[in-house]
Amino acid sequence: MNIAKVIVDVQAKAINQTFDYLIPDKFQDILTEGMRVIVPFGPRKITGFVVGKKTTSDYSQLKKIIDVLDISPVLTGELLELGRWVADETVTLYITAYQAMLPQVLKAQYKKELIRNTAEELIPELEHLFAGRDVISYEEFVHSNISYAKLQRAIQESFISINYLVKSKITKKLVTIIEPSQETYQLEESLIDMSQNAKKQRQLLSYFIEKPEPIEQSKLFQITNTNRTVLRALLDKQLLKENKKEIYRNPYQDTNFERTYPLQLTEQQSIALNPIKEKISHEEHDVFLVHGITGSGKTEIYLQAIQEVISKGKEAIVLVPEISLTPQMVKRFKGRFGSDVAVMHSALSNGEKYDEWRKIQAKEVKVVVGARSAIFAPFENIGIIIIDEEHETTYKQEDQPRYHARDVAIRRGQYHNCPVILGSATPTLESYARAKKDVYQLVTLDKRTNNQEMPAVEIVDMREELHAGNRSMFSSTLKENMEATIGRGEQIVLLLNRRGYSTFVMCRDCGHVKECPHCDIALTYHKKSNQLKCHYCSYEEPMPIVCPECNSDLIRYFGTGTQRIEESLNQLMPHARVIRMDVDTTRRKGSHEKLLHQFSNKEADILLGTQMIAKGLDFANVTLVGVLTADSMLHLPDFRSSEKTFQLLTQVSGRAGRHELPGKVIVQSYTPEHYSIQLASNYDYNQFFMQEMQIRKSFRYPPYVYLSLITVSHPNHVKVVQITQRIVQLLLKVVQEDTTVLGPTPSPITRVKDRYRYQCMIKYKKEPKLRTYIQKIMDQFSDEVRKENLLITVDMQPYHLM
DNA sequence: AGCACGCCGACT
DNA sequence: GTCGGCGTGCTC
Repeated sequence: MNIAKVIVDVQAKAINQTFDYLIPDKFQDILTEGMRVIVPFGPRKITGFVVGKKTTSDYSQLKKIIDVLDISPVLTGELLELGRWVADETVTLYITAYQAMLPQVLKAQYKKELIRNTAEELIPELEHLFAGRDVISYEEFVHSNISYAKLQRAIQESFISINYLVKSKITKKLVTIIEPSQETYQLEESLIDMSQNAKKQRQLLSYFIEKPEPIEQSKLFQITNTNRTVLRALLDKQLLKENKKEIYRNPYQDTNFERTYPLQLTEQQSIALNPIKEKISHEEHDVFLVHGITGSGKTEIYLQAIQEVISKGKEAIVLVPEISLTPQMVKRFKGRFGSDVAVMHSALSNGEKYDEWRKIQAKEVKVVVGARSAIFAPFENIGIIIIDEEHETTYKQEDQPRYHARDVAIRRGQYHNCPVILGSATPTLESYARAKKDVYQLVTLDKRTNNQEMPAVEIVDMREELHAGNRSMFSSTLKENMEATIGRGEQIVLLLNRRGYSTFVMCRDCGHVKECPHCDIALTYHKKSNQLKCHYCSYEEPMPIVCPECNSDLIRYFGTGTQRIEESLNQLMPHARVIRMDVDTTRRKGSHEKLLHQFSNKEADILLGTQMIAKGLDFANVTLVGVLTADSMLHLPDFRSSEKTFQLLTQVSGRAGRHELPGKVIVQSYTPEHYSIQLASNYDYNQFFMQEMQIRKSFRYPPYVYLSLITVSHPNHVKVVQITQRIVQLLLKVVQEDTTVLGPTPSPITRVKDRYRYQCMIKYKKEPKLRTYIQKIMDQFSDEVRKENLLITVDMQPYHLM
């Protein structure tokens, strides 16, 4: 077994295969599958994953592995197989899938440097560039304006050579540890000899005479009230010594998690938990859909199921939509399982993510709570996988590999013979339909643990408000209720569903709307910088003073950003204290938690925000929830828009009256008769499910059919249409009779970054070989992809039809 | 993808 | 000659 099969770090179709390398004797014993290696590849050095070993190769001239990067494999056997499956399933390259499964910092960076090999005189330009040095970075050469031909000549004459480097992004956090380097009696002797003037030094030394143990430098300074200069002196005298010790970064350092204990379950909760426990004890795979209204105690079921798994010595993966959004969730898990929990979310720095991942790899934790990519946690003995808020779209990765965490979870569940739990108050139609067909086990929780009723929902018809002359964003009903709530000293959550809306700029005289010159989309106004920005290509220009079309000075910005709502709220209710939560105010690390903390401390009356406030928040004092524009995403070109509206309204309603105080929800809408708004206000999921399924059936949309989307993009409009047309034609030749192939259709945003985008949509019931067909078609266009900057992307299960 | 090599036309 | 600009083919 002295030959390794390696998947190499090159993102190209032609390289999407294993390459064989000789394993040098010195690595023979240590190199195992799943480790990263450095290998020569053409003239360069790159990294790769060892995916297998063998004794013979068809290839005659094998090169040797240069170096091994890991002490233990970063990918287990299961994960190697899983990555292959993900890549095949999503039509992506193997290397892309493997890299998506690991923390960012494990991806290498590549650099080049120029090495001078001779003392002989080089040509003057190069002599000047090296300026006496033997090694310079390649970058320096690029910036020097020296022609490549001159460098090439010097290389050919071997005066200069290029060194290809592989750089690791890994940084490990180190702390300095101080300890005595002599016996205590020797320290005492030194203390006697020490000058009486050296007060601080004596103090420091005395500390170690009393406590001759290693201590962190920062703590030492705190305790002894000394500093680095004082310490330096003792280090120089070799009385003390310092060491660097590697530690894990701890994102929750300042937080103390109060220990929590299992709660007494309600009857419904027990009925839900029992079959899950049974699967755990029999080590059987199954998928449970826990359909539980907000406040029905789903989390406690998760916690107790995990407890069961841990007591069997197994591990648990818990996925949550975006964990930084729910610090309360982290609190519950850390409170119950303490240091057995690793937390993985997007707000962590790359270094912090790496450290959490290493805790999992080293089996120092039993539970991982994290966002989508935590589904790839390198556990080897998984006992349960839980996906909370199963309906959330963040579980679908929107760049390659375009996988859905739910699919990966079920795959891993099958491998580990363990249950997978999908939990939601508003399951996706896909999951609920499967549960109804007994593919999943349906568990329903329709009572809240505190037996409180769900808050009453009142729908306000904004068209009538408009007729009555109220042109503001706040109906009179909402305003009255807000006044009353604040009067009672209770709090309000206001949701502005901004998607579909933004602050665009329009001329009131001629109706001209400022659009991005590179994309088919209106520019967005940013008040802070007084700039217009494109959200797709980050193009920017100053806000015009007059309309560029008609020179009118009546050019204004429109739309309803949270900033504008906040302003009008301040006018409308000057006494109310408002906290605004959106991308702008939560960009900084920790600001999210800070704002929520302020709100729960009752430092504000109103929490105003976008979607991000709809999830998981639990404030005892919130009794009123207002939805400013319930229908803003109802009219998007997306077959899931009704489902998303229903989900959002249900989620946000659950924020009110979670504790003793009764809650109320006011939903403002311009289309109040729409079934998703009506049924959400009655909390009637089943009726919504039936009605929406009818619509999906008649329009042939999921879950009645599967959907796949091929998007073609190129700077030339005609070419895009032509290529898409050809793809449609090629597909039609091979697919089943009851499969529909639609296109070429322009993408909802047809031009982005000066590229036109057209798509081909495939609707099918059964196409076992569809991935192969698509792969073959892509191969046919590979020449044009390479040479003409053509882009073809495939999404096997698209969520957004962009 | 990223690199080398080779051909070609343009320019001192 | 010398230089820079593509097109082509290869990577264990």
